[in-house]
Amino acid sequence: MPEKFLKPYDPAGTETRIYEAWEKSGLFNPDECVRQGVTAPDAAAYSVVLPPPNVTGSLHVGHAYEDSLQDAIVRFERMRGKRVVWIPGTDSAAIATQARVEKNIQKEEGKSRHDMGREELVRRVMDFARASESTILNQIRRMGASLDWSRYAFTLDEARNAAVMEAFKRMYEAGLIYRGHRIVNWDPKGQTTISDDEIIYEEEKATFYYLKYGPFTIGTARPETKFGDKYVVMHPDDPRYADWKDGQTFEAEWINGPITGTVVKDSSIDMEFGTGVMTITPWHSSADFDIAERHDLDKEQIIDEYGKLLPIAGEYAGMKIAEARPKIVEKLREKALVVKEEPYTHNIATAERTGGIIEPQIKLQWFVDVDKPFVMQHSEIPGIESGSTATLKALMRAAVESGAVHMPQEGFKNAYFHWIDNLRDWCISRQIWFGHRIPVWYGGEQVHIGTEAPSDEGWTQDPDVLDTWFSSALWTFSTLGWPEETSDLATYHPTAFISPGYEILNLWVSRMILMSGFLLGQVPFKTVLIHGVVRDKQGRKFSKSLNNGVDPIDMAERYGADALRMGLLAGTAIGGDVSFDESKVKGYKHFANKLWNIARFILENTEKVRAGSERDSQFSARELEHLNTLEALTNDVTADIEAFRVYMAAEKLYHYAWHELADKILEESKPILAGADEDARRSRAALLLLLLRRTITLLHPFMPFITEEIWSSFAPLMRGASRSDYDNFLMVARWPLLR
RNA sequence: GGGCGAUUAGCUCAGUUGGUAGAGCAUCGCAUUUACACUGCGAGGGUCACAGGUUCGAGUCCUGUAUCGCCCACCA
Repeated sequence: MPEKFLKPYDPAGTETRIYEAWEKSGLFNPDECVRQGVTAPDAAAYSVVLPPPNVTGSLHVGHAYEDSLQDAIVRFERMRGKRVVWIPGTDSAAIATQARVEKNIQKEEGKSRHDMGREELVRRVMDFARASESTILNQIRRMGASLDWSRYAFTLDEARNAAVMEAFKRMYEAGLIYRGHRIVNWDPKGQTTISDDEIIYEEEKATFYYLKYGPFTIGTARPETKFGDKYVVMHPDDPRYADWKDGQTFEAEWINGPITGTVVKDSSIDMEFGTGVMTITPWHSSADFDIAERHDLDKEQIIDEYGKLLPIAGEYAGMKIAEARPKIVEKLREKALVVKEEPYTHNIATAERTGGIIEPQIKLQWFVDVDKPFVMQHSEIPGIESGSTATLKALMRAAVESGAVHMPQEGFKNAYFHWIDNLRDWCISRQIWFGHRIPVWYGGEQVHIGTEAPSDEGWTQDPDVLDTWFSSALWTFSTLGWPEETSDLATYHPTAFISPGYEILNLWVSRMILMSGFLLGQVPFKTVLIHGVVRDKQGRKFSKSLNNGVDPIDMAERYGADALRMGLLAGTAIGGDVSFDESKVKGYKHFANKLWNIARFILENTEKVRAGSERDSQFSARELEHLNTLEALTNDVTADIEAFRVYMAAEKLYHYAWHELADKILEESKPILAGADEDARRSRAALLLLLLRRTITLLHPFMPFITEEIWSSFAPLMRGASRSDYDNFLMVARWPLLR
């Protein structure tokens, strides 16, 4: 009996030691598994990529949950003899990371990015990213994640950059990437464009003004944008304005003097809202922009990139919006142009990363065209033939509709289709400095695509970088060596499943399907297993501002990573939100200790009694019953994990180990083991060794550390009871085959 | 405005195809010097949000209502 078994189980000390041993063995790497004869050379491949966490600090228990879930499935498949690779990585998260560092620098040194310059800022952001990366990787290791570190990738490393450049080039050459003037979400605070998905709407109480505009009364919440308004729009079917014809002009006294207005009839106008008439500001509103495009109207900029009014505002030029608005309203009142004012609550768009209030602007940006037809050279996606014409939207739809990408959760599937149906062109340029620089060079009127400038003089590179999701979208294959035709790519793509939170279904999952479909003609993964958000006991998200964060390392140190994993996984249906409950983790710490003592009891008693071998033991009827129960459990647990019901498998195992094996079988065994009947003693000892071995084998995907520790401590005894593979880690032992 | 999900024990949550309600923590009682007090045995506690319907039988399926949450769109 090893001496450590005489004391309670010590998770903190055990876990780090075991992880080091695993890592040193090289067995997280499937190539090494084959080389060491652990995995058959022709075993089926099973690959998973870790959703790369942002290098913006450290991980929280939400990541711990995601990692535990994937690790349980990955370990299960590895034990089933598959050639398993789980690829780790981190995401540069362009805007998020740069914003974080800029904020720190501003606070500590009082400098802006412009004081510092591009090169210096990028260096500082990269330093921060490297520090975060190191913290994060330690956290992931501490959770026991069996990732193949030899394949580690960072979205901004050399190989991934090569993949991004190649992807950009191929899409550009297919005509799917274009540069154009479009209305974009401009963040005056971050001085960059952001995508629709990076906007957060916040409720604002404002005033809604009814203004006299020539013969009409218009409604607006933003009088400060109205200087250039010379079009008045109404619904073509609105009887109140039936006398007015499209294109008809009229004179009106306006903020800074008389102007000529033009009537525009457009059916996008809501007759019920306000007076049913509005003026439009195409430069600063996407809805207005669309109307202007439809009727080929003039567009004029009113507000600059810093949120200040331009000379068109006359006496208000140079003022910030907030400052100008009351003054303008005052003037309108003086000119008796304000008909009515009423309180009004609406949502204003703010930038997720910087909190800046979005001011739509027309800008020259790069876009991915999601509706343009192109020829699919090669396609393995059902519903899209090789050589046929498709669009990116059609590709995204077909991948899921055909079931090639399986989304078992119907609700998320509907959300995905809904998103595709409403999708507009994807703006991929960002006016920041940290990230993949757009590989486009301008020489006068000429454009060159490539990472290097052409050899002759006079070329300048586009200053923008790509949306961070552009590089993340390549993740399932950029990590496998694409665009090189590596054996990894041939062996491991498409991957088996992806496990993201639902908040990035659109941002990430759909764009992976887009990129993989276009560039490889494949789906990126066969199953999407969407999980919920981990919340605190009050149901709140974990956030820095609430200061309710829980550090997974802290939990692991206090209760053990095994306990934390079980606390997060067991009894938590996948897809729903997870409420983090520390007392649950504590409960599973007790369970770990229980397992420890089950092992101790069995080993202690089988040391004294020479156990019969499994083969020649004459098990009693009662013992055969126990074996059957265990067999049924094995079937159940296997089926559960195969169907991704990880939470159920975990609960069943917990219940079996504690309330069946310990409470019933061990108690029942005590008199037998102390009895006079030697045959009975021997067969019982053999039974208990078998039950213990099977139980810790089944539990290994969930509680890898303690099961490995029991396994290795008692390898000689275990081996005495049965055949084969105790020389190696439990991690690579065989999952019991079904009968 | 559109969509999705939730509502089960004091708290946090499970309950796979419809077959007499479960776990962790908390509460109460009893037991216990050797596997384990990070214990054992046992108890209390739920008209499964509400109202209808289908069925021999509904926490589970259908319809409606209420409350909460999330996602999408965004109306000047």
